[in-house]
Parts: sequence; structure tokens; C-alpha cells
Amino acid sequence: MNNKYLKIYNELAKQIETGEIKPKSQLPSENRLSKEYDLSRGTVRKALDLLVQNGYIQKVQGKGSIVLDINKFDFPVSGVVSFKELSQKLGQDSKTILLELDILQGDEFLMEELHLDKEDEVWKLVRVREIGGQKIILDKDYLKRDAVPLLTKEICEDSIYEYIEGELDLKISFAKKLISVEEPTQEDKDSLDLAGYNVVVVVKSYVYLEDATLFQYTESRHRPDKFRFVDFARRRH
Amino acid sequence: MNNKYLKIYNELAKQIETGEIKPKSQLPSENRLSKEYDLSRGTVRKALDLLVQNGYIQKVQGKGSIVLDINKFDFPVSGVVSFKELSQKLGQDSKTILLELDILQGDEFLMEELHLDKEDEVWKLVRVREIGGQKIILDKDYLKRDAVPLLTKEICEDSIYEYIEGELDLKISFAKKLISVEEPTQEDKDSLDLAGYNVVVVVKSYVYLEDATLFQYTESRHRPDKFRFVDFARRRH
DNA sequence: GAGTGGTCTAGACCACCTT
DNA sequence: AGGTGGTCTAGACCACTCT
Repeated sequence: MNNKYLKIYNELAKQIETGEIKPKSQLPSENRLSKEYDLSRGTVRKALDLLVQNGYIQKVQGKGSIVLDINKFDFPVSGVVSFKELSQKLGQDSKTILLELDILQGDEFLMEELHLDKEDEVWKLVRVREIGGQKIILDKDYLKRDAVPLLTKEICEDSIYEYIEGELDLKISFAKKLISVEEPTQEDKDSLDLAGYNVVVVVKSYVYLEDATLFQYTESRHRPDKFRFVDFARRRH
Repeated sequence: MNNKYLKIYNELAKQIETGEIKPKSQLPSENRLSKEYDLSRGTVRKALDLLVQNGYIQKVQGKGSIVLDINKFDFPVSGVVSFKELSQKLGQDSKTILLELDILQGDEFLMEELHLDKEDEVWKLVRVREIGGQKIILDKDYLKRDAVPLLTKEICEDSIYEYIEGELDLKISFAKKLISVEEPTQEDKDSLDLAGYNVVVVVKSYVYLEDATLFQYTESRHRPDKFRFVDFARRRH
């Protein structure tokens, strides 16, 4: 990328993450930054807006920009993050087991969830995620076939997100997630090490591409004790 | 507010919410909008960026802006939303019962969570939320005394957010939330109608003011079957 | 080639805070 | 008064899509 505002955003974000710029300290003013980086103030502001959005800094009119304590939480699941990215961040031993890989057509439930026609084909994949030797998560994914022509066992046990964004050139732009708690189904009981819990945490995700088409529906079913979700939210006034 | 970009944002958002502008339709181009509203293109773009952020539209370079189906979910808890705002949106019968209202000082747990000194005083309030006659949520709030000098039973049973933002002039700017599932404590069992469930969903919130100072820590403990959380997330590339 | 959104600039004025 | 961030403008050029 040649974007100037992304460059300065990434530089500042990195410095904040590594602690080079310390929490509670002041960032240089917008005018100083635009001189130092030889950019217009508008471009600097765009970079700072990104830092605000992602929780790195807080701006106060008339005063300046304060660096926030980003390391207060160490489990940043907010946003669309795949299992592989996640376990890498956690540094834990993890494994993915593929239970099912099929092509469906004309399923009523899916036609509802994915807004499908009768003829549309859908990949169904069921995977179990193991962390530290325990089966913790059951993932049921449904992907539109016309966006993803081919899926193999290897891809599914690696990261479908990497494959979709890397190999294919699809760009994921946003997702809606719904978190609830439900009674375990027989499938949950069979596939997961539930350790006596009588509920599972269910995360239903609707994933959209850059052209605003819905292309994936996922149900991620978690053993409750291992489930965590972090949200950073700015209040809309 | 005199802000032009907010005016046009609100107009467009309202038209999308009411269905006056239909999902999947195209918004007028940025140039058209800037002519129609007699604004510079930059100001129009700022309004559209807000619409993108809040999930109203999706932009596609070279094509235009597509209106998204905002009504797909009817439970927008994403962001910092108070119980009162929430139950109003749901239109359900609700009640708040105040169990405890105290001033604490020198509590170790709180000094950790709220970054306090020994001398700092903290309001502790414990409230039970009733929806449809059932005790569903147990809220334990801790507020910094120096920000909120006075609290009464009436305020606590109404909405502290309204009081804090309306009467006092404090502005809440952002919050970090952590969602997890835990075993019920004795307090949970005593205060809530748990209906046989052996877990509670715990939402821990850290709420910050506009000057980036932490001023509230809240534990919101939910009966699992009534808990829902909706997240709208754009993927950070 | 015409139209769309994305980036960047330079300058102006305002609202707010500090001294 | 001087510095800070917030808003707004007018204009330029680029990247992308459609036909």
C-alpha cells in the first residue's frame, strides 16, 4: 500500500503496542505531526481517527491526544478473527478436526439464513477445535458455493479465511455476530468435551464480502468455561 | 448541534431505518449528494463514513454505496447501552430493585480494577433487574466518588446513565467489555431466578469518560437463557 | 471515456483549554 | 493570546467499474 495515512497509523500503533510511546502520555499535536511527517493535517487526522477507532488513543478538544492502556486486556476477539489467528495469539497447542465436508442444495434452514435460491449450492463443513487436548469448540460453517468453488480436507483443517482471502481473491468486509447461550444438542454432546456443563455458548456469524453480499453463515458452539469475548465500544451520542 | 455532516447523516440514517430508502438500493453518488445538500464532497464523505461505521451502508469503489439490511437483527446491544434504553427498545415490562447502596474505601479488589489510591471513595450499588416478573440480571456497579458526589435510591432505580450524562455533565466516551460464563455465586443464587441453570453469563465493563479517565467498573450477571449480545464488526485489514 | 469512490493538499474559521 | 482539536471548503489526482 502507498497510503500515507496507513503508514503513519501503523507506525504509531506499533510504537504504542511496544510501549515506545507510553500509556497516559500525550501524542504530539496534529500540527507537529504534519510537520514531522511532511503531510497535510487532514492526512494526519485520518491516521489519528483510526487510532481512536481501534482504541489506541483518546482525543480531547483543546488539549491533545492521550495514549490509552491497550494491554489491559490480552484477548482481543473483537472483530472477525479466525480460530487460527486466535490460537496463535494465545500461543496454545491447537488442532482442528474435520468431521464433515459436503455440498448441500435446497436446504430450507439455509435458504432462510443465507437468502438462497433453490438451485444455489452450499458448502457445509463441521469442525471440532481442540485446545490443550480438549475438544472445546464445534464449528458449523455454511459457505456459498458460487464464491468458493473448491474446498479440500487440507484447507479446512488449516484456515479457510487464509485460503479465501489469500488464494481466492475474496475480501471479507464485515460480520454480524449474535452471542447466546443454549442447551447442548446431541451433536454438541457427542463432539465436545463438555465436562458436565449443561449449556453451550453459541456464536452465530453472518459474514459479508466487500460487495455487501452475504456469503457465509457460521455457528460456533463453545464449552462455556473456555469462552471469552472482548468488546471495545465507543458510545454513539 | 450545528454540524452539517451530522445533519445529513441523521437524515439518511432515518430514511434507511424507516425504509424510505430501501435495502439493496443505491445511494446517490457523493457528487450528487454534495450538490443536492449544497455541501462540499468532504463533508458528505464524513457523513457516509459514519453510515458505514454504524452498519447502514456499504461502499464499493467505482460503483457506489449500497444500503444494507439493518433490520436483520432487532436487538442492538452493541455499544454501551443501559438497561433502561434496552428495555424500552424491547418494549417489555421491567423493574429495577436496589439491594445495596454504599460508599467504600480502601477495598483491595477495587483498587486493582479501578486503579485507585487508598483514600479514594467508591460508590457500590447492587441492583436486580426484573423483566416480565422474573429476576434476570444482577448488576454490581462501582463508581468513583469524585466524579459522582451524590447518588440516591431514586436515581439508582431509574437510570444512572441519564443522571450522569444529563444532570451532572459527565460524558461517557468508551467502554471495554469482557463476556464470560461462570458458576453462580451464592449471591447470584439468592438474588436471581436462575430456573435450574448452573451457570451465569458475566459481562464486566470498564467505562471511561471523555478525558480518558476510568470511572466505573460493572459486573452484570445474567441468567443464561435471557442473555443476548449482538456485535457488528468491520474487519481490520 | 464517463462516473464512482479513495487519497491528499492548503487554507480558513470555530470551539475549547491552558497560561 | 496562543495552542489544541473539530469542521468545512475547493480543487486535484488516482483506482476502480461499467458500457
